[in-house]
Amino acid sequence: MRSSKKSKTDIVEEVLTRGVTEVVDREHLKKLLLSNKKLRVKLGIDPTGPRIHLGRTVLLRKLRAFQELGHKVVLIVGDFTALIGDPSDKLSKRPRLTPAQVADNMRNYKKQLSKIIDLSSTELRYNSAWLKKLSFAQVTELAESFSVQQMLARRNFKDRYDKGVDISLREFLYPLMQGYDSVAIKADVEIGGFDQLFNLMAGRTIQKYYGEKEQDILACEMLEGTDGRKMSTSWGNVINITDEPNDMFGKLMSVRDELIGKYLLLTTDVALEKIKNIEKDIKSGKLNPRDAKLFLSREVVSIYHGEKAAEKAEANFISVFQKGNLPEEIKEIKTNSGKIEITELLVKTGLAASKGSAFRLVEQGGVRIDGEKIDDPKKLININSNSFVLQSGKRNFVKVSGKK
RNA sequence: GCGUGGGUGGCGGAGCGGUCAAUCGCACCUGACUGUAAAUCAGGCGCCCUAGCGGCUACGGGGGUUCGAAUCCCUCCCCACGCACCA
Repeated sequence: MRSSKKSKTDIVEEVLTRGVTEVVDREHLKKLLLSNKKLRVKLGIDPTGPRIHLGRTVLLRKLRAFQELGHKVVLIVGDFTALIGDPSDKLSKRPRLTPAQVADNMRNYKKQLSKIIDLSSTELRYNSAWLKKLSFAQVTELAESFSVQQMLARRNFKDRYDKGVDISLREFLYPLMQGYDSVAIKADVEIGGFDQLFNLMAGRTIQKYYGEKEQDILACEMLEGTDGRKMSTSWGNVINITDEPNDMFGKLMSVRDELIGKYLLLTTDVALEKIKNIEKDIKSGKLNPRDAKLFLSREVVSIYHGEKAAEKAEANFISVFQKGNLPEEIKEIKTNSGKIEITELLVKTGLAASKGSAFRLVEQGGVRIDGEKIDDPKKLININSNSFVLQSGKRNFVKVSGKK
C-alpha cells in the first residue's frame, strides 16, 4: 500500500472499514490490531475454479493489509471441503469437485495468489490434513455444537427449507468443517465474504465449544461483476486477474457507472478521499464517468500487469473504441485462395458460430471488410495473397489472406 | 415399496392436442444513440439452404393413439415432497 505517512491508527481504521460490511468483535479486534500482538489471520479458499477473479481479490487484498501490519496469514485450502460442496448463497446444490480437479486448480492458484499476497510469509494449509483424520465419533461430537434450528437460521437454508428444495445433510456439515478449521489452526481473525457470515460465525461457535477463544470476524463486501450481478465464475461475469491487459481493460470499461466507486474501493489502493471526490464529481457532472472508468481500469490493470501494460491497454482502448481505429494486434488467418461466400468465411474465421448466425450478422449490418459494410449475405469474397481485415461487430477483427 | 408433483432452449420459467422452433425474464449478439464494450431504445438469439408464410432436428429415453403431440396413453430412467416398511 502506498500509505507512507499514515499513522497506525489510521491504517487500522482503514483495514477495519474499507470494503467491510461487518466486524464481529469490532472493539476487540481493534484493540488487538493496535497492540503488538501478532495475529493469525485465516482465509479459507475453495479451489473451485482455476482462476482468481476480481471478486476474490477483495479478500486477498484485505489479507495483504494484515500482512503489512505484520500479522501471520493462514490460507486454508479447502481441498477437503471442496469435495463436499459449499452451499453459500446458492439456491441449489453446488457441484462437488474431484481431488484431481482440486490439485489442478491449486497449481494455477499459487501463481496468481503471489500477485496479491506475500506467499513466502504465508502459512498454507490443506484442511484435509485434519478433517480427513476425524473419526465418526469425533464428527458426531462436532455435530453436537449445532442444533438443526441454528442451522436453519442461515438464510439460504431457511429459504430452501421453506420452498421445499432439497438440503442435504452434508451441507449442514459444511459450516462445521469450516469452523473446525479455525480450531485446527488457532485463528485469531477470519476474513470472508459477506455471504460467508454464517460460516464465519460458526467458527466462533465451534472454537468456543472446544474451549478456545473465539476468533474475530471481518466480513467484506461482495463485488458485482460486469453485468451488475454478484461476480461469480458460474455467471460468466468475472474479470480474472489472468485476463490479458486489453481484455481486462475493456471488461473494466464495461462495468456499470454506479459501480465505479465500489470497484475503486475494493480492488485498488486508491485513497479513500480520492474515491470520494471521484464519486462526487461524477454526480455533479464535473467528471465524465468514462474518464473515471479509464482511471479505474488503468489502476487495476497496473496491479496485475504493470503500469506500462496498463498505459498500452488504455491507448489501445481509446484508439479502437473511442476513435474506431483497428486494434494493434489482429488475429491472422490464412485460408485457401479462391472465391468464398461471406457467410462461410465468417464461420471459417470463427467470427460466427453458424452460417445462420453469419447470415444474420450481415443482415444486421455488423460485418465489414476493410471498413466497408457488407450488406449482401451472398456476396462472394475473393481471397488471394493480399490480406484484408474482416470485422464482425465493433470488436471482433480477423486479418484474412489466402495461401499461395 | 406406495402416493403426489415434476423433468422444456446457456439459465430461470410459460405452454398442457394444431401458425410452437416454442410467451416471458436473465445472459448473449447486432444496430441506433452516446460518454465506453455504461445506461437507454430497436432488432436478433436451434441447424441447413435455392433465405421462403422453405426444409430438417428438438420439449428426459423408448413405444403408441391421432390427419396432427412439448401437450393424450403405455413403459423406462431421473428429481422433489409425503406416507409406509425396516430398526
